[in-house]
Amino acid sequence: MTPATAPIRGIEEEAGAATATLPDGGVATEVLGLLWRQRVLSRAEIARLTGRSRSTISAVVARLLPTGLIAEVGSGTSRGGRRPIMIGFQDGAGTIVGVDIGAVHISVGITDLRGRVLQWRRSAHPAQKHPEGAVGLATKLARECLEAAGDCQPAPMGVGVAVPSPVEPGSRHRTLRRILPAWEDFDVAKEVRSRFDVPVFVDNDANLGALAEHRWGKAVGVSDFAYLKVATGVGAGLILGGEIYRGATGVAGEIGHVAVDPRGPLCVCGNRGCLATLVGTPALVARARALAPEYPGSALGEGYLDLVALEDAALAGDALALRVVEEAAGHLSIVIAGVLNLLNPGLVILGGSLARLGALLTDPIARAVAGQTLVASAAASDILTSELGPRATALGAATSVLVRALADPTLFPGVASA
Amino acid sequence: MTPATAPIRGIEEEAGAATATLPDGGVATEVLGLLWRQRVLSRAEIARLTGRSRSTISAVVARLLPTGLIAEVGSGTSRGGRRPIMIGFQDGAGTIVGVDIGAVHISVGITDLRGRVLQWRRSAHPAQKHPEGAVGLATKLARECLEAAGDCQPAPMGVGVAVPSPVEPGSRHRTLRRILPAWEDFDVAKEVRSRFDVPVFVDNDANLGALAEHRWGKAVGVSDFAYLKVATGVGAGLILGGEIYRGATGVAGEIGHVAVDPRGPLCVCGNRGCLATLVGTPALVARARALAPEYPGSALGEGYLDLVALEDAALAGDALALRVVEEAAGHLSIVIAGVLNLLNPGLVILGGSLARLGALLTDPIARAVAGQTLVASAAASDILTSELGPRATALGAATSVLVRALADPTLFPGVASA
DNA sequence: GCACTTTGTTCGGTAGCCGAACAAAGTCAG
DNA sequence: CTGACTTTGTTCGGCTACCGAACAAAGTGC
Repeated sequence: MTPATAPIRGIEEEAGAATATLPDGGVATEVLGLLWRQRVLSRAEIARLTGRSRSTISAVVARLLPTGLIAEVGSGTSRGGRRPIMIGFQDGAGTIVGVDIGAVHISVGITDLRGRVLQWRRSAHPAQKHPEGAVGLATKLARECLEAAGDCQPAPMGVGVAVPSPVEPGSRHRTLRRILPAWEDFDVAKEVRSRFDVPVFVDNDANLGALAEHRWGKAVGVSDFAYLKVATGVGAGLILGGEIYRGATGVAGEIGHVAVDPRGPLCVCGNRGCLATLVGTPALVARARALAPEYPGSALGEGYLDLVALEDAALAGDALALRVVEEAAGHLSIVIAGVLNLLNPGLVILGGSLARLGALLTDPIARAVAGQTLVASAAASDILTSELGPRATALGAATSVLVRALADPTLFPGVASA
Repeated sequence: MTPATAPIRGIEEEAGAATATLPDGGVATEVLGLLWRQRVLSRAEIARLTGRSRSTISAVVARLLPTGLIAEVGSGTSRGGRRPIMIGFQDGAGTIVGVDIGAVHISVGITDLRGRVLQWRRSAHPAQKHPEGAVGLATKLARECLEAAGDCQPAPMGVGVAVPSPVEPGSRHRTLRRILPAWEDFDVAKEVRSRFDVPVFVDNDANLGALAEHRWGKAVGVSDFAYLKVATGVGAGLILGGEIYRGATGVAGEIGHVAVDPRGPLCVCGNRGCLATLVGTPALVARARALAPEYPGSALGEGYLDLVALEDAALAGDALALRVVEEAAGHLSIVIAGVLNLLNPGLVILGGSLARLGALLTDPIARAVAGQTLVASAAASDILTSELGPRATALGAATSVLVRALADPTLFPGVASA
């Protein structure tokens, strides 16, 4: 997203905590995941769906029940015999903190295990320059959220953090050069971990936006798709084969500096006509200002002009705003066409600010893309805008903790590690 | 590769054959894979490398020995105690047939389990128009190979087929529209299966070229890379996370119709300036012809001009040939820059005809790409030419069978399925 | 009211894997 | 050359996960 040139390293702060395995080999994880997806099932149904015997499932459920993650929730309807005892996943059995450290703001949310946002705080902050302050502010917002959520909620089981920069897997050192010098050698995960005594996971914001779409948005059930986030920077999160794809060094999806227009403006990265310099939020606002003289009738001509005003104007049919949006759609379509041709995703989702525009944005993109792609790859892909709104990234950060916890339930407090 | 608009479906012809599992759960597969990679190991070494106990490994090895895939091959050097009995993977325990159905030729090779090409036949054939003839010719060539290999070689355990078209996983129907109408509703896998009574796997040629590089070429040990094949068409094979990536509908990597030059020539796909129309073999030859008048001193001006002549001339320093190559490099660099920015692969390999040119091709590409990518993604990626030569695709086809057999050893004849 | 279903539990039995013990075969210091 | 120590490979008892059969509980439907 932000024009960093080297990835932050260290996706997961916590490793090797769970030496002992869960009660049952992988079956417990399988059952827990199945229950999470289906919400309520009887033991017999679980046995049928997993292909295991009822005796095995009974044993697994018996060992999972005391964790509080699942519970017996009454009896279901008979299928011609004894009524089943329904087992339900307990969405409220845990909470998660999701933090979104953006270029110009910080958002924090508390979610339950179903991705419901229980509390939410957002605050402006120039994170690019002040990393310590960013973590401090995030901590303050999180404490506010936790307090507001009250004692009826369980303590958070983990913290997910989204940062506007690549994150290199497998190492906890971070390196940011050139653009975000203040963040160099600043270990986000470690700092956050020192403030909350729970596992912390750090990842790129576009990756986490994609994850949020995958679990809660329009990409539910879609195992291969691309999420484009347009904000101060531009980045893509790729879900390939149901997993976040990071590339060889964690820089996959960093499309903000794809050269779209060789005669475009000079970018901080040194090249010309980068996507970020054409459709990033500052670029859109600047473009509207520059074109204003040509549109004397536009409401955007006078007064304070920011992205929200631009979006509002576009939605109201303002010609200047629509022109800016259409130009942006043209630039985006070049990159999206490349994504379709190369990756053949099942879906492309546009997130970030412009997502509010819906078809106003996607229609011109779809038209332009159709002329640049094979029928087969274009036909397989819808191009849609996100409906998760500004909370998408923080929600995705929380979701990254949930996903890991469901894959390794020993992360849950109360799940015996012996 | 070839300008198809819908994928062939049906990657694997054979499914569900092995209902019963191998002797030991997954350990046997793990041991077999490890032995294949390391070639020779003692039981104790296997135990250390897999983290299992020596007793378990002894049992697994005992059950694997009668298959002939592994054998005791003498004793190794002592590490201060009893000398270990070395177990070696038997490369000659099986053979595989690899078929490459190209747009203008058909190649067939027989390999052992180490990817050594034991026999090799190649024949010109306009496969685009005559699918039945193609399979018939491939069968004839394969029979020649098998006969030449002689009785000392075991019967083939499977056939891999490369086709110049997308292949859709999970379905055995195939659909090709517009460009290759003759291939529509022609089930390659079934046809081949009816001639050889062994499992048949069909896949896209670029995917299989990438697989060959991954196992035998410059991408050994690289889990994320892109392979670009330039031939009659242009296509990419992607290995992501160590696996062939096919996208949502099997069309991933079909970059032949990325619009590179909006003012370029009209393509059969309906768009302008597609990569295939600019750097495909026919395009290169045509471009050399068109430019010949500007280069009166060039040897390419007179006589028969084909790609081999063009390559030879470039290698000899001919100005016309170099001009054509540099133009092609420029076009390719646009697509490669996009791949680097989007996927952050650890490596990009150029295969197909132009690969012979080596640095003559990659140097200008690397220079052009450097100006279009983030430092971080470009720095992580080498751009190299393939050294596997014209046999790469057929070798990859055979390799696809090997990979599946190593993952599921019941595919090997002689491995008990009970 | 009775035959038949479905559910969930209990109870051997099996298979995979491990650790301990052991014999075989070696190294190395003196 | 000898004795102490290592390493290897096998054997054997035991643990754990899982399954299938049997069974009681709790239904449905004619």
